[in-house]
Amino acid sequence: MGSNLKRAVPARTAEPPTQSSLTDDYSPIFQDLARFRAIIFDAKLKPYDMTMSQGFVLVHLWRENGLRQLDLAGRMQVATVTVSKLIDRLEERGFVERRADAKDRRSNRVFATDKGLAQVKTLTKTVLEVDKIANAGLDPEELAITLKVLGQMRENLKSEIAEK
Amino acid sequence: MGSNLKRAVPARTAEPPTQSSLTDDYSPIFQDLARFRAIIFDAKLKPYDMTMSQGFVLVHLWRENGLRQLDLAGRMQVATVTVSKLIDRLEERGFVERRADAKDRRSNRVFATDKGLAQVKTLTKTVLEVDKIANAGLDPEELAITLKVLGQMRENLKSEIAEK
DNA sequence: TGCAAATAATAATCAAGCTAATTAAATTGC
DNA sequence: GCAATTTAATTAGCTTGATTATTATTTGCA
Repeated sequence: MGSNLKRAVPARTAEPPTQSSLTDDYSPIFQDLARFRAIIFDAKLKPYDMTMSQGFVLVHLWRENGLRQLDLAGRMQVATVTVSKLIDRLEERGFVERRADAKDRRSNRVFATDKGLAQVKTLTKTVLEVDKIANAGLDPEELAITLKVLGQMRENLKSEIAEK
Repeated sequence: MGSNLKRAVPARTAEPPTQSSLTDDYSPIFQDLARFRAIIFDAKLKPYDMTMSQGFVLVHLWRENGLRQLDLAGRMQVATVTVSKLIDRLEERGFVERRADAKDRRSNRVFATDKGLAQVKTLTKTVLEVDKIANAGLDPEELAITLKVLGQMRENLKSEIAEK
């Protein structure tokens, strides 16, 4: 494949089987969904001076305030350095505070402020708004199956990554 | 919500309804799936000196070589500036060439080289490998439903964004 | 006890998205 | 036919990811 530079109709010899994420438009659907959701999400959150990712940090602190950055990284399945920078931006805006851990001075304890905790309601409301847009016209039963399947996919991918 | 800073067990008053993407772990599943897939994808592509996003550019040029950057942006549903930088990196590696359009000197025509076209096979193979990992143990019928539903979601989100 | 290894956070660097502003070229309208 | 607008690409600068390397601190073992 690929020897003929001028091709009016694509060569279909490499056609993927059905049930692949590589759909007819040759566009990575999981990436598209994440990106489109983030665009809508961040547009809705703009008046609140917060991004989607920052908002999810606050959700975790709302569940349990005073987590170490490493704990946050674990819960969010993200590298510690990513947490570090998210916390920088949240701290600039007064949504969280770093406090040194008395028992282990290598660690920071991260506390959401009242101002930060108040953002959580906005975040969860926005999740529902974006879901409403994304799920418009879908069959509820098929949607339920989809969410279940996506959860299984996440587990599959996560364990693959965990194996290093 | 959020007035009590010290909370052992999370307040559940803001519990979302079922059928929301905000699952029990309060983690954005669509973002996770895209990120995990990209991590595995790029690890598999590393020996080929290509990233997932760069690979998809090549797939579009394999379907129709000599597209303008604007055409690529349209097909990939991405901003023109994103294409510009992807092309920069692909051109550095000798996978594509920019050629000025004779009829409209504002435009570049982007041509995948033979070297670039040869990468497409690797890319499509890798899509299948990642899918195999992600889809392990899934019910084929439920998977088919999921892919259909995800396609509908993408359309819903795309039209929301198109409305500006 | 004291030193080597492990751990928590950050710095530096890169990729891939975005928006906004700029430049150059083509098109449109009066 | 020239001025104003539109269009294609790029530059600049931001966010969120990643890896790799560094620093400071703690822990574990001989």
